[in-house]
Amino acid sequence: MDPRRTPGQRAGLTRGAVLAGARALLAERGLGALTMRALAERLGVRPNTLYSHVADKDALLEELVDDALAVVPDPAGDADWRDELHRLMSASHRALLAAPELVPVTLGRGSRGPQAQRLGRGVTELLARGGVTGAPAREALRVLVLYTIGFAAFEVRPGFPDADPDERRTELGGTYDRGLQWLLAGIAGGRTGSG
Amino acid sequence: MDPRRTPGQRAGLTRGAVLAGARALLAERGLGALTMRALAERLGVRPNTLYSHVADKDALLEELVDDALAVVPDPAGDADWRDELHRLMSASHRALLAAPELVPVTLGRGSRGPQAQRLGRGVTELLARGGVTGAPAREALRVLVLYTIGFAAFEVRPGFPDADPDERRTELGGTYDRGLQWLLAGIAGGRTGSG
DNA sequence: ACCTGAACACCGTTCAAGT
DNA sequence: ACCTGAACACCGTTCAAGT
Repeated sequence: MDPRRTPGQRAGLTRGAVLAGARALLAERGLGALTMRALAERLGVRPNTLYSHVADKDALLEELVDDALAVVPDPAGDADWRDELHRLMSASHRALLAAPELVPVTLGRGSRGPQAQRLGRGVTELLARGGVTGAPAREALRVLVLYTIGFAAFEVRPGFPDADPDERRTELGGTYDRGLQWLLAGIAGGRTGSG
Repeated sequence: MDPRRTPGQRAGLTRGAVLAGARALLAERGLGALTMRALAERLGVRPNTLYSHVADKDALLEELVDDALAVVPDPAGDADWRDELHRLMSASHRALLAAPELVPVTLGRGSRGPQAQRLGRGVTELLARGGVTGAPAREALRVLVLYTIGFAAFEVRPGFPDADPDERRTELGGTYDRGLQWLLAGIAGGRTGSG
């Protein structure tokens, strides 16, 4: 609220502290509560101070989204490409659910950050290992990624009136994997021209 | 800007006019420009006047999203269930792309409106015609819907760095259908227990 | 019932000034 | 380089008052 600081005095704020504060605010009070002003107050600083560490709110969100994918591993070199693809996408799915408030943001922008690019390279590498390259590979990558993000978005904010809420929670976990299997089967089958 | 109206005088505004104005504003200037105040100005009315016709901004967006699905047909009674399912989801996909600015909103809430429910019933009916009922049907519905919305979101705001922009536009149209075919094949195959 | 006037409690961001 | 003070140009929404 009141920084008790006169112009020229430092607060010792770092870019990392700003991001950490944003993550905490997001987890505790949700996306709607993540405002530059609220974040500043939490950090004991004036709102405009944040602009010394972050370009703007958009850049902050973009980085938060990308960071969420940091826990997704790189593909293992020895495993079956299809199993590994499943593992990678499933890990991405879980990573998104770990920061549910960010999922809508993810969709809104598409995440071109370094982590998203790393994930893209991993998927592309596995597809190539399975003989899927070029345009079909880009097709497959796109389908897998948007399926994963899209599904996470629906899990976060369930909207389609299809089941009673009791069943929903138990069903939901397996449903993602099921659809992912269908897609992987289609991708693998497409190699021999069955599309 | 200046309504030239004193308290008590009517502007002749209707709920329909408010929605139409919102749609126009959305199409012309984008989601960011769709504010209650801008909408009011466009309608020649004070901002708070809108609250005589709409509960709040959230309700307005919700209705806009749902209305966008009105062009999706009901399933035809005589066609093959899988073809018809493809037709229905493809029409939904196109309907969303016709109002690209609304797609992020769609994801954010999940659309429980009458049109979304009608679509849900149509899909469920077709699945039943193919012998898919109960929990697997709900699974399939969920996968199809989120795939469709998720894909639309990615088309609207391309983010994944995978191809040069020239190819992208030509590839994009077919990619949705391709993934949809994979999913439908998986759903149909799942009937006989190949999951 | 529909509309205005005025206000409340916010936003993100910029600019000048201090050290 | 990092921070404050002050301000700009906005938001969505509510409440009382007019006809």
